[in-house]
Amino acid sequence: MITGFEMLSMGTSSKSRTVDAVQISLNIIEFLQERDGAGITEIAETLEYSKGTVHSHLATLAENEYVVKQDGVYRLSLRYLELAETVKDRLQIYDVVREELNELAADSGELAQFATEEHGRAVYIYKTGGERAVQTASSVGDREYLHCISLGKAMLAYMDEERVEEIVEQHGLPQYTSSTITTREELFEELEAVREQGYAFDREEKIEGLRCVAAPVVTKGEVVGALSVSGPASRFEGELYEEELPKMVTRSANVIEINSQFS
Amino acid sequence: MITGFEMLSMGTSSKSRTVDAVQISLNIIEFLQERDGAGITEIAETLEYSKGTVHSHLATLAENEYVVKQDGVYRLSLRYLELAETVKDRLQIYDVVREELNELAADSGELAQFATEEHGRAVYIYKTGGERAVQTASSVGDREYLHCISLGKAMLAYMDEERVEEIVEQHGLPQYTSSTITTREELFEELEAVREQGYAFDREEKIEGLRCVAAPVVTKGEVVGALSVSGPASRFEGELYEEELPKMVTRSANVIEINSQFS
DNA sequence: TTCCAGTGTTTGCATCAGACGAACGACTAT
DNA sequence: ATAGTCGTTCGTCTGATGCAAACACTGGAA
Repeated sequence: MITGFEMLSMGTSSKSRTVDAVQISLNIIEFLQERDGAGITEIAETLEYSKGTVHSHLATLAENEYVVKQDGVYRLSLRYLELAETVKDRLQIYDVVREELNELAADSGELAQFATEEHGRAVYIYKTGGERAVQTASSVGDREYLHCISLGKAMLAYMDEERVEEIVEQHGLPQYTSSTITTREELFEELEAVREQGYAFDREEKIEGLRCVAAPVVTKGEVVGALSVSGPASRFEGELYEEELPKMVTRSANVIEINSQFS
Repeated sequence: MITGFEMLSMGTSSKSRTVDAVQISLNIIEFLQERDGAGITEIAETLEYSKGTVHSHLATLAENEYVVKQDGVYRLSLRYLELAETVKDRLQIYDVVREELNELAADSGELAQFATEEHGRAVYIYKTGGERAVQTASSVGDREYLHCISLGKAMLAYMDEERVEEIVEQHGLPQYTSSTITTREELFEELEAVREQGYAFDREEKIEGLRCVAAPVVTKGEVVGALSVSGPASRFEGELYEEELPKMVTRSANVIEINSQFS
């Protein structure tokens, strides 16, 4: 059951003044992200703007090389590669994370991932597969709610309680499987447990049959992200799941914490 | 039959109507790309907009999660990782390129790169270093003029002549070293040579001391990009530079061409 | 404490930017 | 030819938007 904490209370709706014209362009970009290559008419009809409007927006975006027209259709340009690169460079820990996760994936043979929090959700930053790693749908840049994955719970456990409240209010606690945490009380209990042991489990709370173990990465008292190992329930059980993997992820998290202080 | 090249774009951008408000937001994004983390006042003063204007634009961008406010400053968000990922996914050849370049880098021990053309410039898509690979400044997403690098000349050689003219008109032929091609005549001669031998050299035309060999990747009669190997002039000479490396890059290009037909 | 100088934020207002929609030209298919 | 696409251009009118000025915080210094 879903107990709706409606947004009518929070300041999320206390919006500043925004720019409609920019919103239109962003909608167009978002549309182009979903459909690969679209014409003006198609965009105009779907988003319900006039063709003239769409045309002038695309002209602006094209002039700045955010979109490109080829074969008569508009697509997102390679500009975003550049932007992604600068964003990555600013995550000073990126290189350290990459190195350590590769090792973790090799040691465990499973899928290793790193994520950080933004706008109240987890954003996958890097993933690398061991030999027999599961193929999940998640890829770099994807967002996920925090309460239902090990990475998310690891991060929540080390954030201010009021920030946690804020996030829960903003996104709610959507249910994915029968094991998903859906109430505040459960969540705070779980976070307390995470703090005690230093790592978090995902016991098929997001995807049936998929289990994970995650540890937070904390520098200067602030959680900067978390890393996890994921695998099928058939392999993730007993001592491996309860003890060995937790040990591995916390060790890796420590390595990152230490190495990231010198960069 | 594709006959419709109606782009009378005449080098100087034929001015369609554009949206000023969007331009402002894009300027802000570009500014944030250069400086990591900026405040409203700083942005407003540099770009010469009023604080109120900047505020409402940032509010719009933040609402759509293109920027994020943390520690009192605005930064580009991780959203661009997601966008970059979808852009990459649409380059159907990306995975093939990655695999083949890794092999090429391992075989040669040198830096291997792949680039494609957009807006008349080369955009680096992937780079991977062999053991003793040079450390160049270029990274994924960077743009470069076509006439002064081997990747660029390889691509130009297999484009329509009128497209080449257009690009030259748009970007000119800036000089970087004493070896840089700076005249139309030289360029077209060089491209003819490239077509004859099937690969292109960079004889320290962009950076003193750096040499490259590149081969174009052509599918269905259209050039989709090019790959190159780069190294110091001290190692890139004699038979290796003139024969072996050309053989390797053309072979790799062929592998990519063949494999990309089944994806 | 009080003051200041620096932020970010809000708001009223006048203006012109921009969304609309219709007309046009280019193309394709029938 | 004809009809139906598509993208592009342009005049028009309205309300969005940029500006400036006032407002609200903050932190530091006296």
